[in-house]
Amino acid sequence: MRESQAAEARPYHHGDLRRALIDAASRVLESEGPSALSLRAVAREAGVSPAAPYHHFKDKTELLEAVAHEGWTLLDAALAAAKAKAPSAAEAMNELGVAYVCFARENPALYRVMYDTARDREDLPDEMQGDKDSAYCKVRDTLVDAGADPTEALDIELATTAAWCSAHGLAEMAGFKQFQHLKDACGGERAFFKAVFQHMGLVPKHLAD
Amino acid sequence: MRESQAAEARPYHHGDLRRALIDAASRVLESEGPSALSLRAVAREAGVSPAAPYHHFKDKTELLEAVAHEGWTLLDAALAAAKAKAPSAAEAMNELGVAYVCFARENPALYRVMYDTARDREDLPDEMQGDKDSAYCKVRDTLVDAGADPTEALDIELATTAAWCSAHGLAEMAGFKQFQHLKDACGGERAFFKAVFQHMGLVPKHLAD
DNA sequence: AAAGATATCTTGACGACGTTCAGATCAATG
DNA sequence: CATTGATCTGAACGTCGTCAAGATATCTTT
Repeated sequence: MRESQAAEARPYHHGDLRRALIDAASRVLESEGPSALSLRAVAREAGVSPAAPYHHFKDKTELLEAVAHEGWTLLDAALAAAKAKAPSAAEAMNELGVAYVCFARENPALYRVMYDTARDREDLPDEMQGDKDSAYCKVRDTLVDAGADPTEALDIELATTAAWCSAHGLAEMAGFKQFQHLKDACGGERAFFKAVFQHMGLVPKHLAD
Repeated sequence: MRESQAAEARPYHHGDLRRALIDAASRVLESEGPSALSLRAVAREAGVSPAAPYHHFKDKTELLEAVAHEGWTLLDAALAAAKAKAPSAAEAMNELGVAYVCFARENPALYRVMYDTARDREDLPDEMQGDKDSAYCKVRDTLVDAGADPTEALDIELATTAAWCSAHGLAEMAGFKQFQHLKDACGGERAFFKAVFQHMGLVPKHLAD
């Protein structure tokens, strides 16, 4: 779970190049976009030679996966915060959805790396669906709290999947120009997200506010 | 002179290299995947020099957009066929959704190119939302036929957007390994898609079968 | 039919990329 | 203090996107 954090686990040559490379990659990603995220650019940003990363990552892919890992952790934190501040379970589902899409909108390049690597492996990372308090379980538990029948196991899994897919779909499309007039009509982006979620089966309709 | 296919609009040097390049790109995409789709590989597949494509496309991006255009046309046809064979308007929404996701599953590389180019431009292509019988309008009309109030213009737009985003989200996630056990539990992939759609707000619940 | 204009394609080159490998450098161990 | 092994550099290879210059085929004009 917890990788090296402070500069004491890896008192190596550079200090902690692995960490430095991930940070450099995030910096390049944010300032130059996903298309500029080359291994050489990351090495340049970190101040090392183009071959240096290969002592910490097998591949460019492996570096991207580390960056994505960082992203899933951030997303998880954002969802946890959203769930914590929701007044009711029914509203928590909407809050989760809005927080999810907002995260994607605020970190578009990172979000893209997260799902690009996932699709390449046809596999979602463990942070999302692995242990007890993964993001997936967070959504599922919220659904149960909102009134879903906990004895209908398959149904709950399907509803959780539906919610996740819906949020992901909106997250990927939210940036398209075509939706600008809808955002305006709704009175802002967040309001637009909320409105779209109202039309998705996120939570049983009679529970929605 | 040998004619490759029904092309009289461009009796040029090669016959119709533009068309040949798009076809070659589709072939490469299908057999080698999106990561192998380089301009040079396409030119190789078409039997021309690496610089030849630049007389028909400004960019690699422009070639990819042409390939994507092809994809949107195919998707549109698939949706039209699904809508045509649906017995009722309410079922038509489910049929549309399933057809959409099945298309993405059967042409994963193409589907990825379609949305990658769209996201790069932050713009969906005209084929999807442009004129009267675009795919977007097809979904919206189906919604109205299924009982949505046609006087609530904003609501209908939002519902259409919600449906599209939901379908796209499921289409992108459908390949993930995590969902295999759900597909098995539902008795196949199509059944899984239908079941997930049941949990999305695709169509007013009282109308769903 | 000849000739000039124009569109198409090839050749060759440039810089950037991912990756590898031999060698240099530095931290820790015995 | 010498050895070892991990860490980093430098140079190289093949591939990529792209461009400029030249060759070649088609179209137009006479």
